[in-house]
Amino acid sequence: MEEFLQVSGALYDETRVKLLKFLLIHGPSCVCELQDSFGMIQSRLSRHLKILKDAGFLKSEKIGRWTYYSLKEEMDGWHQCALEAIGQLPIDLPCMSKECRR
Amino acid sequence: MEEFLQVSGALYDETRVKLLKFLLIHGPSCVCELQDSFGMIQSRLSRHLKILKDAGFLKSEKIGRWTYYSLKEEMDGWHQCALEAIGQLPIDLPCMSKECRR
DNA sequence: ACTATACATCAAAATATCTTGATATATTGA
DNA sequence: TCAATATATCAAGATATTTTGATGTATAGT
Repeated sequence: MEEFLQVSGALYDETRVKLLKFLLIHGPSCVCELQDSFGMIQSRLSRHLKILKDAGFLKSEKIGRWTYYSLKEEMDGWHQCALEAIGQLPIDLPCMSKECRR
Repeated sequence: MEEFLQVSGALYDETRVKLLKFLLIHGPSCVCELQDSFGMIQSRLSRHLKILKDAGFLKSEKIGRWTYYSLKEEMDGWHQCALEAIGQLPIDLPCMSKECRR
């Protein structure tokens, strides 16, 4: 039950749904890319990414200074179903903003 | 998007998840049955049922003094998927409490 | 070693949601 | 018609969540 509620809670926020859709379309992205694309302050973004990760939707990989977030590849039916529903939502997403300079 | 969030929000509450599972198992029930079974005060229960109905999970039918709530029969994939996940949750439900006297 | 960048986390204020108790409406039976 | 039951809804207080700004840590380049 606890996990079910954690997943539902993660999905109950427009920002997080948009983040999932963005990652669904654009693939792995680092935090600063998302920050620029969504025009969101860093602490806010970081918090939402954590919630999505803790709920089992995302994984993260740290490469140098950057942390890349992406959709987990193995997910149970409930998670997959949610992503499918999100994939079909007609949302205006920000476009991918800039390359991370290195 | 708005509808997606409404559904997610409806699922983000332990009481409501339990109500859905109860109705999944026991079928149509009137508010006072649910009230007794869950030991919940009426206004609280009524509010949660409304949220589940507005989110597209339940329908209600008024028969005399009683209002019977039950799962809607036609639901889209996302709703169905949610119900399936809820069906598999290992929750302790209250048992059906009493017959409504008429 | 120093500075700038990328990111995480915390505390406080802003906002939303839930619970409770009170009140209102409709129906049924006396 | 009157009283009791079933249910809905509203307002206020109690809780939870989100946003923001500040601070901390790690990495990379100079």
